[in-house]
Amino acid sequence: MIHMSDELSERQQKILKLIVQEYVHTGRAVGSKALIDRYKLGVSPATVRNDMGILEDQAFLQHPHTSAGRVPTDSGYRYYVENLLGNPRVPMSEQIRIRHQFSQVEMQVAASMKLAAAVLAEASGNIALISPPRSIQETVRHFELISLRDHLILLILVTQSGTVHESFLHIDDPVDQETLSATSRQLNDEIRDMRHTEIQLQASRHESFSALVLEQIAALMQRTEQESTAELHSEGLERALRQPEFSHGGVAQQLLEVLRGGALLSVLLPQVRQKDDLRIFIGSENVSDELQSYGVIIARYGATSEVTGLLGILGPTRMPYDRSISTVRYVSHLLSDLLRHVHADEPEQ
Amino acid sequence: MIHMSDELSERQQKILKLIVQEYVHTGRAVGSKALIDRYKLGVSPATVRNDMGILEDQAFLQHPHTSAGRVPTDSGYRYYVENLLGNPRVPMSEQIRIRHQFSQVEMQVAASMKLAAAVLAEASGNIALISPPRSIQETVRHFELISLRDHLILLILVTQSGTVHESFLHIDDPVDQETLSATSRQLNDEIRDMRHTEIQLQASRHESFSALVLEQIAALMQRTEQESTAELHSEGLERALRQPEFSHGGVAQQLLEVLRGGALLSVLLPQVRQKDDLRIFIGSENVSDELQSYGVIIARYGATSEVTGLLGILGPTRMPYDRSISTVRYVSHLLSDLLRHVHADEPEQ
DNA sequence: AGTTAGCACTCTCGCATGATGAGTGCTAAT
DNA sequence: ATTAGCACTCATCATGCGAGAGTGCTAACT
Repeated sequence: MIHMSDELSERQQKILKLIVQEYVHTGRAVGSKALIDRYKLGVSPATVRNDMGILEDQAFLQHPHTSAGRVPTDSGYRYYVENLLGNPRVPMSEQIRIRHQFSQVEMQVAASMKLAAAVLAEASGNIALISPPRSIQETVRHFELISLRDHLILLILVTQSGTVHESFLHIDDPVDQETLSATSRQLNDEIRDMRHTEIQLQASRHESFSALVLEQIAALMQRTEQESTAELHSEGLERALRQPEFSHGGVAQQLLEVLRGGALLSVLLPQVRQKDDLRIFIGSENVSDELQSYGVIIARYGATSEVTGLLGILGPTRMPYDRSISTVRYVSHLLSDLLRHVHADEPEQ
Repeated sequence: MIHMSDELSERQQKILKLIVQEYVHTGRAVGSKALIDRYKLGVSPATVRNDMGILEDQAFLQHPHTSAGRVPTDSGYRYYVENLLGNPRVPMSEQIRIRHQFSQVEMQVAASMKLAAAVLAEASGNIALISPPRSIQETVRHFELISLRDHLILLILVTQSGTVHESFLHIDDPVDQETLSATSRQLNDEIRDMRHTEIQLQASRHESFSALVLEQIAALMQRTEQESTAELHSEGLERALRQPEFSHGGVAQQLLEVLRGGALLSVLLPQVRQKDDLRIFIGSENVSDELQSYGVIIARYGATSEVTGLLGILGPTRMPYDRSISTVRYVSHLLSDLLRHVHADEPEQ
């Protein structure tokens, strides 16, 4: 009341920082005594209490009850992340370890995704989120027709992002593999780099079998375009559930529901539009209600600004922001490099 | 003590059946009074108690504590499943609904798998397990080489089971698409229906590029053969967690760990070897320790005896065995039909 | 011999009670 | 501005008690 400056003193910042770190570490409200005991501040508990009081006035801290220690508020975490954290980097030893793991899976995109998720989950002890790299407007790169047996053909489609799609095609009159190859060779040239709407159009210029194939391709692309909005994989749930936050029954279920519905992705997608964007949402900063007690760190990775995906970490607001942020950033760059190597024409940097 | 017959009287069977059903339904130990209240047995609570005592002597029932009602033991469930259940069928209305859903996804194998899992989870309120259809010894059906850009080729491989695998191939000297097509045409004829070991052998008869391709194919097949032992998807976890059994914190985590490691599949695999086998493991009947308080119903589906997969339900021992068993059986047949349609040459029955 | 009524007994569950202890906020002294 | 001292608050835990559900046993009944 007396002291209403918006600036925090050096010591207050230090205390806030220590409280956040201590609380993130132990999971229990931290009191003035405990703070003095563990860290060497040159001051008495009473002084710390005064500062804590001020921090509470500024809404960076709160008590659960009158007689418990302090816990950071969402704004407290926010202040910590923005002003007290510097620019955290993944330790060199860790970088080497991670790079080595990536070199193992070489250029396998799907395997790299899994690995990225595993690394993120491991580093943060929380849930890793990842959506595969997709083009905003997928176009055709190549397709093949493979005769499985009479009346049944396997259609394989490779799109701009390098994703492989497959679909079965039923036909009334048998077509042999030679004809299939001939057809696909011709059509491939026609529809290369086309979007599904253009292909739909192109289909109308053909007849019978060719038209059927083109329509199937258009449909397949449209379908995956819709689905790609809902594809968000997660990893590390079982480890995350070890956290005390989640030990209570219903929370696990609620968390699963958040992850499963496509809702999460559609909330996150518009928040990080540009490649290399990295955003942090702490508790109430999340737009969706279910995430009010969670923290989300999310980044967009990608080869070009066309072919991109999302990756990040979801955990309780009480999470190790330093390690989480640095790891998300680092892994996101690694994935971007990898994709650039696969997609773009310039060599990796 | 006086009465030690191994046979259960008509009434005792009826009581056991009702106890199982009531307990499965309510989740709470059932007492003599409650049973009389809900169902019209023509006898008094005391009589029921006597019979309960006998059922307990036979180890079909147990009390949690002296003053609680009875709960079925694992053997109780076993007796129920074997002798009191008849041969449960999925109700016609349900069959129609399910068949209709399947007709929507038509012949898309991947989508059918998902649907099957969803149906199982829905019907039982528990966790659906499903492993994709794989051949024990996968052989090559067809492969394609697609030039993505200089030095980078996409290899697409279709195996006997109809599964599509993809892999990137790095080469030092650029090869144009024409050459790729020519190469693949020739090699396709050579290695059709070969296993990975044979391909490996075949690779040694070729040089440079062709050898590289064949080796990559062999490696890819070998890799997926190993992985297919670990591929078991689950569905419906979040719903299952609503059950009181799972409401306690740590259980959810334990359950996730069981599902995630490939351990579960490798335990289950040898138990159901033949197509259309359906087996039930109740609590302690499970070989693995983590499953001691769960019930598993698992069946093998497949087009032929070569190309098969597993599907089933995992839940607490207290689960609706009637609906679960009938649904597993029904869906398993549906999937088999579907696969037969895609793989085998005879039309679906 | 099987069934039933009656009754004492057991054990869980929920609730109130009280002691403990960590931690605070305030005041006055430094 | 900092600190010591102290009264006060409130979660947590153990304890104790009453209520209720359900049993097991015995003796009477058909």
